[in-house]
Amino acid sequence: MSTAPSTDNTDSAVCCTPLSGAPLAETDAVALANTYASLADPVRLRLLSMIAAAGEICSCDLTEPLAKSQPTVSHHTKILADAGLISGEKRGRWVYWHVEPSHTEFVQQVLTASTSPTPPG
Amino acid sequence: MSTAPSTDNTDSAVCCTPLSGAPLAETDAVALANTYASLADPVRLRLLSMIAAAGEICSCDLTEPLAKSQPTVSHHTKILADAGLISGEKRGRWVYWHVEPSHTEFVQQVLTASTSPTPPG
DNA sequence: GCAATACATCGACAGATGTCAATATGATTT
DNA sequence: AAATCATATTGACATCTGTCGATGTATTGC
Repeated sequence: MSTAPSTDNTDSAVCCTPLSGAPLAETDAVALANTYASLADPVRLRLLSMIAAAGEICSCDLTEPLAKSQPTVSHHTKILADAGLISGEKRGRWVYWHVEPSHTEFVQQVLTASTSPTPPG
Repeated sequence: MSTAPSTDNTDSAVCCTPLSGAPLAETDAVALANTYASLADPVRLRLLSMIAAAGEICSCDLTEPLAKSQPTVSHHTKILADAGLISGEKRGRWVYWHVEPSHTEFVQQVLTASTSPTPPG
């Protein structure tokens, strides 16, 4: 701890209840971090946006616009799928990807999030 | 490319305009990825939640609950600050952190995002 | 069955990342 | 000024991550 003058403590009346009560448990933090880690790569974000924009898209149509090798694209789709954000459906020899329905709203928020109006510095 | 049967193409009438029109430009993707990278660590998420919950908190009150060394905490606060999510105010020898006002809503969404209703598998 | 195609997995490698001990910087107190 | 304290920075280290070539696994078409 220290002798730092605490802004307030939990003894007297609570005037301003903080926006989020609990400080995020260890386990939840790990799970959340994993989700955000899946979004922490430019290629995956573009990949995700292409899937979201197309509604459904084949892996074979991803490699060229992303300018990445087939194994690399496969690697990224797997990470997004493991995070539960997308899902792949195999038809014939092709795999078609779509945004996981339960996460469409989340994905939209992710892709449309404005990038830092307060630039570092 | 390939001979994969395309779901649809951009020639005739567009029936279902995709939710997000453009497939995220390279530059934007890099910027966004950087933001999400700052959230891709359990320690930083817990740190951020503590700041959000307290409204304002001193670095000295972060090391113990996070069970990390002082340099490590400093490292993480810097990353969040560089991402524009938090801001530090130095008072005396202490630094007090708060969520950047322009990002409070974003941070709330980040911290309250439900972790994957569709588990990997 | 055999060749061709689409995707996944493996192995390897460079670069990024999280962590801490040691040290530097800056502010307060005596 | 000297000692003390809070924080930032540096250097080192192990681990994780993105990438691709090579190879494996299904599926289609001949």
